[in-house]
Amino acid sequence: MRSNKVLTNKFFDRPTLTVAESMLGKYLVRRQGRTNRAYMITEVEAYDGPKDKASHASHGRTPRAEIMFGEPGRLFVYLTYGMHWMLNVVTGPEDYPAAVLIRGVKGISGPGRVSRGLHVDKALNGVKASIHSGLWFEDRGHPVSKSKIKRTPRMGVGYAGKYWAGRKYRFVLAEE
DNA sequence: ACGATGATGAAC
DNA sequence: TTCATCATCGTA
Repeated sequence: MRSNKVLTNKFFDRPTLTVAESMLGKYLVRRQGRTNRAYMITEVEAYDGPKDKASHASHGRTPRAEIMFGEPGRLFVYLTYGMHWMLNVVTGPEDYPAAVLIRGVKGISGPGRVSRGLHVDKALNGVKASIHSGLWFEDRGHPVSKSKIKRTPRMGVGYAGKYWAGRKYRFVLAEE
């Protein structure tokens, strides 16, 4: 019998690109009232290190980016364009700023829509992804074949310059 | 194609 | 304190 395994620090304390790719097919679980809803992750982006010009951490340890330098497995939630919350998970070792942006789950495309649909906002910034906090990640044993994964450049990061905007740090899982 | 909408970081 | 910018989305 298959168990739903909650992903912990160990899963997130690996290279960001590795974490990003392996998050496809995993589940984002959100407690909404008395019930838990699980959403299969279908699209993510990696933000990797202090040199990554597309990353908020490229400006150093600013108040907003500070969480990216912290413990892996914590949530990083920030507002963009004055209205959309972006949901990220911190990855890699402490003091190395990196995170994975959840861009889509099955049935919901776009990071802003994911946050709106799952009621994610500033209240979750900096909290550990765990059952206790009401938002966590699970491995439910869903098989993911490599052939269903596409890598592309990240969305909306043209400001980062040719090199960083061109990196294929976006991972998409083809839906059935 | 474009405006909404407000926090953020950097400049002054 | 002011200013440009923005890991997007809905409407047209």
